[in-house]
Amino acid sequence: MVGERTTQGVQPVPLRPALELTERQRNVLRAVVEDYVFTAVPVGSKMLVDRHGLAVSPATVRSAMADLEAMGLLSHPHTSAGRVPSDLGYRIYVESLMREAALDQADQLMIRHQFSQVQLTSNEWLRLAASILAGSSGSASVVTPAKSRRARYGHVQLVELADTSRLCVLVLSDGNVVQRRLDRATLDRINPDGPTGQADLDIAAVTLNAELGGLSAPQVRRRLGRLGPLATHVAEVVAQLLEEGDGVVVEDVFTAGLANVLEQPEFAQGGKLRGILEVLQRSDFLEQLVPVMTRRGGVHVIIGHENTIDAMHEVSLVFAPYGAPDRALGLLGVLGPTRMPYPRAIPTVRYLAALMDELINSHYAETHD
Amino acid sequence: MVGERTTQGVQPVPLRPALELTERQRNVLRAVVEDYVFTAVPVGSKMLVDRHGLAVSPATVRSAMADLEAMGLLSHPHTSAGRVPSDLGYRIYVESLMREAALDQADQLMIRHQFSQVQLTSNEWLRLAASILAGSSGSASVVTPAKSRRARYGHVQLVELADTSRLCVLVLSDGNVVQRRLDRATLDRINPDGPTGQADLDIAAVTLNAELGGLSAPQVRRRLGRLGPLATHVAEVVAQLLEEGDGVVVEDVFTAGLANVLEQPEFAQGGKLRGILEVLQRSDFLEQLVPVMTRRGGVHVIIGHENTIDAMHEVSLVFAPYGAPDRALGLLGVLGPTRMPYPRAIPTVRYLAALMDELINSHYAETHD
DNA sequence: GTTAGCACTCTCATCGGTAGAGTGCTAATC
DNA sequence: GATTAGCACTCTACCGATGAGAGTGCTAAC
Repeated sequence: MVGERTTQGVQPVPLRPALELTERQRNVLRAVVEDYVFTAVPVGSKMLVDRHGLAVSPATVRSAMADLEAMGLLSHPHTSAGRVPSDLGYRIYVESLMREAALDQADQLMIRHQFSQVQLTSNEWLRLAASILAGSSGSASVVTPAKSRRARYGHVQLVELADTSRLCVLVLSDGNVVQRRLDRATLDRINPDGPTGQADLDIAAVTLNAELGGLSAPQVRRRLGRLGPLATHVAEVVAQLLEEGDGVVVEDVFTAGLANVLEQPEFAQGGKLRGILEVLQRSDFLEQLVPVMTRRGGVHVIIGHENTIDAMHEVSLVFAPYGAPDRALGLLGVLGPTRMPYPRAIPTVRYLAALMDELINSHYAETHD
Repeated sequence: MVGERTTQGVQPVPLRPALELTERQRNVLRAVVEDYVFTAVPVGSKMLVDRHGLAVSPATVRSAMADLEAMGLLSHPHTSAGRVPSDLGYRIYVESLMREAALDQADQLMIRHQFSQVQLTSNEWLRLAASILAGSSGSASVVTPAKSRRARYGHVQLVELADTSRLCVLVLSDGNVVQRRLDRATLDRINPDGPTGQADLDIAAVTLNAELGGLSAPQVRRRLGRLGPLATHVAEVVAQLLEEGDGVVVEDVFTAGLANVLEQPEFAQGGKLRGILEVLQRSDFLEQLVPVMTRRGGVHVIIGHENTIDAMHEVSLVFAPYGAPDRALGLLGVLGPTRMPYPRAIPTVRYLAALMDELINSHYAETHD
C-alpha cells in the first residue's frame, strides 16, 4: 500500500546533517501536516489528539510541537494560535512521513479511456492532459509539449499557397512541426526570371530531403555550399529554425485549473495570486526545472521558498518529465499552495507522466511484438 | 478628435424606441460613467460637480440622476450611496456619449515595431498580440489564430520519422498546418509486402498534391476512388482533417493579462473570478461571437448581462474580427469588468485588428505594386 | 516521561455609537 | 418654470470596547 519509492533528494534542500525525529515527533508532524492540509486552519494540540487518535494527552503533544518548532518544522502565526507546517516541515513530510498510495484503479482506467479518444499529434492531447491533471489533483496544472533539445532535420515541405506566399514546413526528427514563410524579395533575387513556382519548390524540397535528413543545425550549415541557390536559401532558413529550437524545451505551455488555486483560502485576496499568474504566463519558470529534471527522472517536489522565484514562495510545484530519453522531453505537473495534498498530487503526476511516456513511446516506436 | 464612427448596433441590445436624453442628462451620465470607471466608487452629486466642472448645483444634478435612474441607466447600491451606471447606462455611453480618440501615434509606432521583430508564421505572433493588447488596455486579452471556416486542401507532406512512425502533414489553403499520424496497421494492410517507406510516401504525396489542390472535404471524398491504395488512405485522413476543421473558428486561444482583471476591486474576492476563469479556459465562449462578427466587421462591445453566458454577467467584452474576409478569420479583444475604460479599449482593439488585417493580408497577398 | 491544572495571550466576532456621504423633498430665488 | 439652498433622513464604514474561545507554556503532581 505504502509507496516504497518516495520522492527523495529533490536537490535544493539544505537538510541539516542529522535531523533525527522520535517516533512521536514524526507522528505529530504527520498529523499536523495532514490536518492543516485538510482544514487550512492552524492546528492546536487538542484538535490533534481528538482527530488523529494519538494515544497521549494534549500536553504531551504540545511539548512535541514545541520541539518541532525549535527544529524549524512548524511555526506559529501568533502566540495563541495552533501550529502550521513550515516549508521544511512539508519537506520532511514529503520525504519520509507521507503515506503515498498509487492512483485508484478506476481513476487510472478513466484517464486511459479519455486519452484513447484523442489524436496524439494534436494539441488536444496536451490540453486533455492538463485538464485531467487539474481535475484529479485539485490544483492548477501545467503541461508542455515533448520536444527535443537538439532536434534534427526530418523532412521539409515547400508550399506555394493559393496566393503568392511561399511556406517552408519543417518536420523535425522529434515529430514536431515548425514553419516559416519564405521571404519574397529573396526568392525573386534567386530566381530573377519570374516568380518561384511550386515546381521549383518541389525540386528544392527533394534535394533538401535527400541531403539533410538527420542533420543538426551546424551540419546543415556546412552543407550550404553544395546545394542549388533556392535549396541553399531554404536550408539557411531550416538552419535558423533548428537553431531557434536548440536548447529550448519549454515553448508552449498548457495550463488548466487556475480556478482551483483561486479557490484556496490563502489566495482569497487577489494580491498574492497576481505574481503567480504573471510567472505562469511567462512560462520561463519551467526552464529552470529542465536541468534538474533531465538529470534524474521521476517526480520532483519544490516547496515554497525552495523555489528560486520570489513570486513562487507561497506555492509548491510537483513536476515530472516525460517523453523518450534523449529524444523528446516534456514537462508536466501541478502548481498549488504549499498546503497541497501531496499524497494525492504526487501519485497523480507520476501516473500521468508514466502514461504519457508510454503513449509517446508507442507513438514513435510501435514495435511489432 | 471625436471618433465619428462609434460602435453602434451591437445587436442583442433591446434599446427602447425613443430614449431621448436632454443635454444635461447626457452630460451627467457621461460624467458618472467616467468618474466611476476611474474611481470604482459610486459617485454622488457633489463629487460630480466638483470634479467635472458642471455649471450647476448638486441639487440639479441629483434631479437629473433621479431621471436617469428612472430610465434604468443608473442604479443605487443603497439609499445613501452614490450612483453607479447600469449595463444599459454603459451601453448608451459607448454608443453615443463616449469621446473616442484614436490611438496615440507613439503607441502605434511602438506596437508596429514590436510586430516587426517577430515571424508571422509562428504562434509567437499571437502571443505578442495578446500581450500588447493586455498591456495597452489594462484588461485581460484574448487572441485566436486566423483560420478559415472552410479551409481547402493546400499541400500534403508524408514523412517517415527516424523511427517507424508515419506522419501526414497537411498545409491548408489558409496557411495553417495540421498533422496526423498514419495508422500503422492500416499501412501494413495496404502494403503487405513490407513496411511503407519514404519512397512510397513520396509517390503518394505527389499524386495527392497533383489531384487534390484547392479541394474541399466532400470534393476530396469524391476523388477517393481514382487514387492508388496508399494515396486513397491518406486522402481519407486528409478529408477527416478538413472536416474536423470545418465551421470551427476558435480552436486555440491565447490570453494575457489575467492579472490585470484580478487587480480590479470588483474581483477582489476570488469567488466571482472563478467562473470567468473557467469560461475563459473553455474558449467556447468565443464561438458565439463568430456569427455576429462575420456578419459585420468592426469592434463589438458586449456589456455585462448582454452576454448570454451567466458567468460573464459582470464583465464586458470588446472584440473585433481580423483576417481576410472569406478566407481566414481570427478574433481578438479584451475582457474586463463592465467598469471598463471603453474609450481606451475600443480604439486599441480596433487598431490591433486593423494592424493584424494588414499584416495577414500582406503576408498572403504581397502584391507587387 | 506523562499529564492535569492554571494563568496568560491573542484573535475574532459582536455591538453600540458616531462621522460622513448622499439622498429626496420643499420652499425660496432668479 | 427651472434652479438652488436648506434640511431631515438614511445608510455605511469605522472605531473602540467587550467577551468568548482557542491555544500556549509552565509547574507540580502522578
